[in-house]
Amino acid sequence: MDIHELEVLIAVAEEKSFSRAAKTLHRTQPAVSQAISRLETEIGEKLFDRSSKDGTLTQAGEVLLDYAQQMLNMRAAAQTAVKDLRELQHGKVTISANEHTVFYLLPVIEEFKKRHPLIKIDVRRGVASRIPKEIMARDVELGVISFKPADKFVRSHAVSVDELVLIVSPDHALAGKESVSIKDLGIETFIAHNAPSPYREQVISKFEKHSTKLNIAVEMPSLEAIKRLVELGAGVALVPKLTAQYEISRGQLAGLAVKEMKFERKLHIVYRRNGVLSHASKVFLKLATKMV
Amino acid sequence: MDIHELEVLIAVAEEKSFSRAAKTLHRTQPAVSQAISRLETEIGEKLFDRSSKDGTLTQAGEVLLDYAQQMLNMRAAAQTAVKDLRELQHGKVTISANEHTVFYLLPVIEEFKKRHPLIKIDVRRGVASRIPKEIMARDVELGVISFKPADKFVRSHAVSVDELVLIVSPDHALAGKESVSIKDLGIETFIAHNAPSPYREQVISKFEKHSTKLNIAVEMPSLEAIKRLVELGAGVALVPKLTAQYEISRGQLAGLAVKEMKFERKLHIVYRRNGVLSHASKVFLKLATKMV
DNA sequence: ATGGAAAGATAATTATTATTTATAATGTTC
DNA sequence: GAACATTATAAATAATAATTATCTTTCCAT
Repeated sequence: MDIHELEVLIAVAEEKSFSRAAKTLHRTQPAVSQAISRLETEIGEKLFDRSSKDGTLTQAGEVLLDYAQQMLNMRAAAQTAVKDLRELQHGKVTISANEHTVFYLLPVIEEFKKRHPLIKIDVRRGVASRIPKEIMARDVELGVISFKPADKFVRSHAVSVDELVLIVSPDHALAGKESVSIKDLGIETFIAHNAPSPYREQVISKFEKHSTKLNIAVEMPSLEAIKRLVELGAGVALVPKLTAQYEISRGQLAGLAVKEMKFERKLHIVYRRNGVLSHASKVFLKLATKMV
Repeated sequence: MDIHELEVLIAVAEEKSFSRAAKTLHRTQPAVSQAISRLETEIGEKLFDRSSKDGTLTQAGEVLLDYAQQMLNMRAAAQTAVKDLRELQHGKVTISANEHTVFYLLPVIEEFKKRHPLIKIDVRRGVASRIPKEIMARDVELGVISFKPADKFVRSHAVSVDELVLIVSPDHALAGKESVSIKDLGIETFIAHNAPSPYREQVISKFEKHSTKLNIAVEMPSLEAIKRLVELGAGVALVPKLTAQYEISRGQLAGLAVKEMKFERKLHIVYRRNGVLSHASKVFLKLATKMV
């Protein structure tokens, strides 16, 4: 029971004639006869009552015709479903990012959602060091990390620059200043993130270099909690600028550059080198690299 | 998008491997590769992520797989539907009969329904003279008439014998008798059916032959109404025995043979000589001829 | 009835399509 | 990076469906 045979069945039933059906199908009449008789031998029933020339279906023919039409409809539906996928009428983007890098994604997601509201975006929290592995294991399609991945099977694009910013409470003495020197920070109490981060070592060595005491009063695993503590005046913190931009713009926190701490880290959006990205992800990736 | 290609898609998705799928399909691995790539070029999307060996579907692959499974299910459903037809799990018998002959059908239908409760029986009222035409026009598959059809394309089987019976009210003087002579009927008032019937002429000529007055007081088009009038004592009537059997057996009417009126008419069940009878109708026909 | 036209069936041939065999390329794993 | 496994590709073969040609049947008209 081939789809094409079912098409012939439908054509004959519609045209009520083998030869007319042949014309509409751009086949010859024997081709139609043979297709029908193939169907008939397969299901073991006559489909048309040959005693009449008006293409009358048998009961079996009626039953099969019904299914044939449904199957053809389904095939058409399958084709439009795939087309919809291509045209981003549905689909999914899966991204892994960590607590820092996820902030970079926010404006990209916002813009993408505006353009393709029907695409689902699934951001999951990943540990930076493991994100390339997640990519390779196809757990996610895209990842955002703050280092260029070593894995040669992972391709990456630099998409944004991440720099450290000192955040202080708006009531703090430093609030309102543009920048500050490391030496001025000896008197401050710091709230630090205790996750393994490439920044951490660099910050510590910078303070040592400037013979300034780095007084870490609190260590926390949550960036969100750190920001709240700083807001309350419990201390100051050095955080990736992207993660505090929102609060700084709203005046909930004050942000200052630390003069001697100009190291920047590029954010990379990563994906499998040889993998097949979904249309949705491809478009997301393109948007991300364009929005740098 | 051929059904067989969709089967390959399903097999590969299930086995998560082209070569394993090839084994279960009893094909070689290149056959599977080619079938998939045929599908891919047709829909314009990759279906599997070849960068992995674990047969991961792309989003397009997932979407198409879903439809493929539905289509195969539908094909299986079509096959069982046709099988059901064959096994009388569903289907239809269409019969045309007139007011008289339909009574013959009752016990056949009763028995058929007992054996094949899922088959629909569609009895429609036809005018005897037109029933062969209905058969030829495929409006119905079977017909019951009280004459052998002239049309050589209509095949017929004698299935029952129809004889006239005189019905009288149970209170009537004749009630309780087995039979009566025509001469004794001159004093009776008759209620007659006014549809053109082969009996009518014969009855009239019989009465003439026996020099007995046939006093038709009422003519009606409804057998049912005639029976009710007779029941009420408004007169007597000559009706086909089959049509009054029920009332006679219940004692609502008394039935008598008229001695000189022994003409019988055979009932015939008819169908197209070269036509294709549905399974259901074939079985119905067989039962009808066996139950003679 | 009889002959002709039209529709469908059948047979043989041709064309198309799918499958196999053989081999190459690619990816995975240790 | 070598060995293994998996998939891709090419050419040949096999299988399948289409066409052409012909025949049979049915339907109409005379």
